[in-house]
Amino acid sequence: MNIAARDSSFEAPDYLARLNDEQRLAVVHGDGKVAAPLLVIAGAGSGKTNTLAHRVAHLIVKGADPRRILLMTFSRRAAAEMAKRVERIAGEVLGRDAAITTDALAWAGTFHGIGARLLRDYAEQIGLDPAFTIHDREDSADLMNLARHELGFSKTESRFPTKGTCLQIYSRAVNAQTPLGEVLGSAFPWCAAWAEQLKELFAAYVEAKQAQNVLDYDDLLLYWAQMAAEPEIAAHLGSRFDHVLVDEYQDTNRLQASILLALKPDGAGLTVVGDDAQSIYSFRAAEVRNILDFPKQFAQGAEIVMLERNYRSTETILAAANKVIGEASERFTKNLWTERRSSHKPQLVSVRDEAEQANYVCQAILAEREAGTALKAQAVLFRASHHSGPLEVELTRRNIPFVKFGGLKFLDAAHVKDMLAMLRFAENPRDRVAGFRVLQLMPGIGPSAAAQIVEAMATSLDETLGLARFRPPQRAAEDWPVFLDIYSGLRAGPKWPADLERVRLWYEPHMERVHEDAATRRADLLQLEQIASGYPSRERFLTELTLDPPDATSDQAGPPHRDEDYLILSTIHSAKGQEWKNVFVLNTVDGCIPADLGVGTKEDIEEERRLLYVAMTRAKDSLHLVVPQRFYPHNQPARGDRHVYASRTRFIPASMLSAFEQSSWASATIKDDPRQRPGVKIDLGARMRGMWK
DNA sequence: CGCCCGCACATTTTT
DNA sequence: TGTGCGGGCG
Repeated sequence: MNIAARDSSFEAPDYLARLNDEQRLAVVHGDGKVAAPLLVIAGAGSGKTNTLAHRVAHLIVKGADPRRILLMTFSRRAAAEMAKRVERIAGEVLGRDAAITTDALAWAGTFHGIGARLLRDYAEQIGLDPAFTIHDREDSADLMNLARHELGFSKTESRFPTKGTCLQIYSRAVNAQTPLGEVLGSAFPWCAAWAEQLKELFAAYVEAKQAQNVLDYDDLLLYWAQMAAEPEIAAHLGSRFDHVLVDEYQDTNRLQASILLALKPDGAGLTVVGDDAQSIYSFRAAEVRNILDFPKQFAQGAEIVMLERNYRSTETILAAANKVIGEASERFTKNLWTERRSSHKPQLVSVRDEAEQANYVCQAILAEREAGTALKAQAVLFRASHHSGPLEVELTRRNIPFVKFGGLKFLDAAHVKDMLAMLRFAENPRDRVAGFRVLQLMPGIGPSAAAQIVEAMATSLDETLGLARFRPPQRAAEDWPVFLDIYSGLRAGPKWPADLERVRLWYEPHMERVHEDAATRRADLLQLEQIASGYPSRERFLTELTLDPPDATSDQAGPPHRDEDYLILSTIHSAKGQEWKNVFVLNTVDGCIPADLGVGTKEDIEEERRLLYVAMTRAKDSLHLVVPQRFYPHNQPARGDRHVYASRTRFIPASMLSAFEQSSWASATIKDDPRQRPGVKIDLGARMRGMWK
């Protein structure tokens, strides 16, 4: 044994000294060996990500092979962040060469992303064509719709559930591993009468997916779970990874839990981290019981470590958040504590309506920035994506730059989808949803011609040949050969990323014909090319883009420059795991939090409570909950001013008010004050007429 | 068969 | 509010 190994500074390196006792316990559990299952309950702001990163780094430092570590996070962004930290920490101990070691942390990603990779890898064993393409939510809905029409369910006497609802029901049954009848009864009671038809529909949907060699999001997990249910494959899979670590375990569903269990039946080498108080994804069939019951899964139980010291927020913010979550019915976590003292409580601010809310937020944000807090250190959070609408208008008016996370995506734009469909169609000629969409771009080709073509391709042995044999209708005679040429080029010799430009050049005339605002859309396509250049191949680009779409939209055409300052707007869901110095929560009223749509069951309400808790615990120094007194239900025809008198969220009852500082706010300028009107009078109509003379 | 228009409806959160 | 659907026309 060499001397360095016995050196105590090597035994207890700096990176362990930085941690608190509980964190260190979690990090050294098993001391680098394959160990008993570990459950880390990590409260908000308790250094969870840091602890997990340290644990992975510690494993590597102690000799674990990074290529045999499986690390699953909630988003790919989180995975990338984790890998970066691991590299830094391990690098401190192992020196610069560590980069080589940690670059090998190849199996870090989301459940869905890892699933896609494994399925391509084992495709042959499970009778799957490895060239499968992946349908995003909308593609899946389109395919579901196709099946729905073919079965004649779109013309039923009483209304059959919409494609979106059908997909939701299907998805829930799959992810929650629950029979259809039960799903309908508990989550979709209004569709219960259609149980038989839905079953038939889902069978057709599954067959269509298989015939077309496409997988939807759920399939990535379902196929993985099914494949892992085969003992031989399960053993092989399990033996590839010595350590399996899962972040945000409270937001996994039963299907994901079953995958984990199949991978590591006795739990050896398994680490899960999460916070049951932050479970906010039950609409995606996330199952809080996964984390609550984790120790019961194994004969040997599990080591449990609780991280309750909060490093993020001030004591006053934490006190208020603790009160809110204190009313929850069942929890692992005790209350969080901190040493960060503060003299001011979180603010509960009354404003007249949503317009005033926007004014208030702008004003407060600018004041904070004057006081030295960058825009980037401030965030505005809201329950539903469209809640930020009025604020976005006001920010734009005042020239305050912002970036918005959550809600509508770049990829949802029709022109971007057209481009991607073309690429996917080239990647997988059996993908009917893609083909159907692309073919109809050509004038003269509508639903029926497109359907014929796709059908001809499916029944032909060689798809491209089947395509070439098709005789186009007269109106499409000119466009058809051009399309054939491009398409067969994409099929025969893919050139990446140059192909994307070829597709764009082909697509642009069509886009200009269909869309008025072709110029702005063209900018999006150029941005898409920019993104594409970062991926090594067409397949990787398509797969990773559907699994991890760029999630920010900003008021500018492109992403702001790195050194630019901008405000963060985000749904509460997308704010998970993040923190800001200064946080505003919009519409802290009943009807928004909790949303009045989802207040069916007791569990729904509990989840909404946790949502508010998550929002509040994002704040480091100051927190503002804004309560508009009047709230305009968004969809109602705007007859007169049909508003609802909103009341403060039920999660902050009167008994909790002592934890907050209450105030009301009104903008200084009263808009209708006649003294503020300019004194001139002009004849605008005459000017307009003059423009044409 | 394709295109366009009018009507109806449904609206959370995301891999 | 807009989008998605069906029906009717060219």
